[in-house]
Amino acid sequence: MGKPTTKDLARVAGVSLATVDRVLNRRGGVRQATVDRVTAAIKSIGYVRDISAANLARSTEYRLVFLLPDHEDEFTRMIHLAIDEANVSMVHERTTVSIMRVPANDPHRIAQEIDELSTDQVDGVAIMAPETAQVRDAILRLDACGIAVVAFVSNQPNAANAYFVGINNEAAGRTAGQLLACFTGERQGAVRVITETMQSRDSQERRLGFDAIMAKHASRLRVYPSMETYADAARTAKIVATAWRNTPEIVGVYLMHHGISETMRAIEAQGIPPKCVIIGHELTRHTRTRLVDGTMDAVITQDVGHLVRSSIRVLKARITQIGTVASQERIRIEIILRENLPEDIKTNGL
Amino acid sequence: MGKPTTKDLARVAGVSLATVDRVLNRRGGVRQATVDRVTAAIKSIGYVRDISAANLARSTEYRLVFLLPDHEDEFTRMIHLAIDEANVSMVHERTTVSIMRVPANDPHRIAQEIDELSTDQVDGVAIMAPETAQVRDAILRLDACGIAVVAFVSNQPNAANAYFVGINNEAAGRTAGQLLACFTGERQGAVRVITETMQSRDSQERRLGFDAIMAKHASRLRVYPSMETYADAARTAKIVATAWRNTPEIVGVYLMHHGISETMRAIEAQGIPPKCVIIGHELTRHTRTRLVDGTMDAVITQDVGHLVRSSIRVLKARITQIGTVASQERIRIEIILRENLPEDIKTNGL
DNA sequence: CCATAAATGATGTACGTACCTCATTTATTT
DNA sequence: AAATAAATGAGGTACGTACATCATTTATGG
Repeated sequence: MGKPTTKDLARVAGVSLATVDRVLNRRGGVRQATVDRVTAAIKSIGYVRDISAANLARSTEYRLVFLLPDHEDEFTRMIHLAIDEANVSMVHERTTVSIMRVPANDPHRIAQEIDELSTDQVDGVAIMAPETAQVRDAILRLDACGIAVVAFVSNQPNAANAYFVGINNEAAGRTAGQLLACFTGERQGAVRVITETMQSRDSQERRLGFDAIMAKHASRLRVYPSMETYADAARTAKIVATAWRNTPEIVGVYLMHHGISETMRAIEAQGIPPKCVIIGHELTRHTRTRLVDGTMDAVITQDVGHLVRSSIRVLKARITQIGTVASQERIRIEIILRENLPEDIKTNGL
Repeated sequence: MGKPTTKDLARVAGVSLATVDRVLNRRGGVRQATVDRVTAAIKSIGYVRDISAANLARSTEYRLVFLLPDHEDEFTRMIHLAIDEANVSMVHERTTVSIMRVPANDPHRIAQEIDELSTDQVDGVAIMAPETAQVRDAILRLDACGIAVVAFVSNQPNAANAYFVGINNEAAGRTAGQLLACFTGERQGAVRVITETMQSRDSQERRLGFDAIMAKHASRLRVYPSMETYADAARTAKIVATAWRNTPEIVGVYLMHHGISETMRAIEAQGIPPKCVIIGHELTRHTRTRLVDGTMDAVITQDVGHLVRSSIRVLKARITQIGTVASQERIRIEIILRENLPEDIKTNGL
């Protein structure tokens, strides 16, 4: 015989189906003693609610929203694609995912958009935004509405209700450091670090990890402060030009931000120093090309599909108040070199 | 309104529910013209069968079996654990997974075990076994019984009915090569390659990829032929001792097999040459320890949980004759260095 | 055009759960 | 002990699909 059902539960607990239902769905109006008998029976026969059947009966709809920056870089585009793909494969699971784009560097607008989410439109939100006071407060407010939240890609450590789906960015920075230390061999010289903005949590954490390793394993290298592009092409060109002019013997470059094609163009315009090791983040068609042609030496990345699917699973789990498989939800830091580039190009839009 | 149901389908196609059912479940006795009308309607309204509801109605049980070698190494143990974990989280999905252990190096016994699987006990099998004629034929025979098969971890390229779940081992070998080439810097010397047996497909492929890269990027290194341990401690100690005695300046070691703790012990007994770079496969508690203490420099691994879950998804998809999300099923080659070691230890038994 | 076969419709039950209503039993208060 | 409140039971409908039975319509061959 198969898994125990509510019927078995009722029989074993010596109560009616109605009471089992009252207990299971916390409808109240049941004596504590009876509740205990039912919960005891649940344990004794190992009853687990059949979620598919429950969803069917309830005709539940999980309405999830991803809040993404309105950047047009490859990484964000890949996330967009991954969400669309997930949407297709989720048809069976009564889940619809929609996407909202918000100005990346306007915390006020982001907070405003978050505030407009209401329970009768949405059950869960994945938020990818820099950590600012306004955003944090808006996220905290969601808890009151009963809307589930995850912090997506970039952590929100001060919003306790937001589970973080993404890589450990400090470890990612350490990894970049270790690779740079190895790949530069015994050489001496300068290391340049570039990012979009140090406002964002991930850049801060990556820098932290990177510095720790450089100090420990590559004291022979002079590591410069972070340069910020503000995602502006003209500014990028200018700061790179200045830096390249004033820095003798650059042997390594660490690009901490995603959407690095503009930055790489600026660097290439200045000329890549011989034997200079370049390490960046996120496998996109740009970084892929540069790995293949040897311009870049390593890319540290996270699987976008995994990120999206994991966020969805976590959100649904929080909505139904059910546990998740921790090991399945851990996002791994992936190191991509020329030789382990995944072949499979089309399905994730690279 | 929600997703279209069979009722909508019947209405749009202008037939009864019974006929829709006949078409959907291929019960026959329906004119081609009618079938066409229904399939046209399916396309037009975008009908997709609600699998949960279908499973509920059918009270389907997916009975899956993993055929694992009876080795007692860490990697196999982790697979075992991952399967147990999957079993728990699959309760809701009418899936029971069981495990069969077979002598790793007895193709006859393996084939025999496969032959004894019959349709009324099992619906799908994941097979982790070296590729031999007997095993291949046994796998091909499963097709006749209508039992779904995936080749697990080690490919069975000549059994066309076995979908492969695992990493691209040639690429893994290339990755090992690239890492070894980088990590040894400009040094010259010997590279030793050790495995359990070159009979197994993964070892062959890894060696192929490794050699390609060594020839291309590290011609300064002398790469020796593969040594085989046959998973025998005494033999391992002997061949390592001989090799170490006769090989001057070992600067790199590539361990292609999993379950390397015995091999590492043998190497440590001989003494690890100074600055020798050691690269191996599969992140276990043994390789983890050696990454942390610096004995090993890199581990190339695959996520066991992902392997198991992917196999289960693929098997179920093949049983129900439904498609899979290709990008989700691709197993990535992961590079683990000291600095990107996943912290989360307990959940996967490391 | 009739007999027969083939195709289709109509209808009911089942799966495991949710949710509703109404009747009945049990406990608590006065 | 009666009046009231609280707890429980009994039973139905629904979700979307599978599967079975029997009645009815349509096509096919003689």
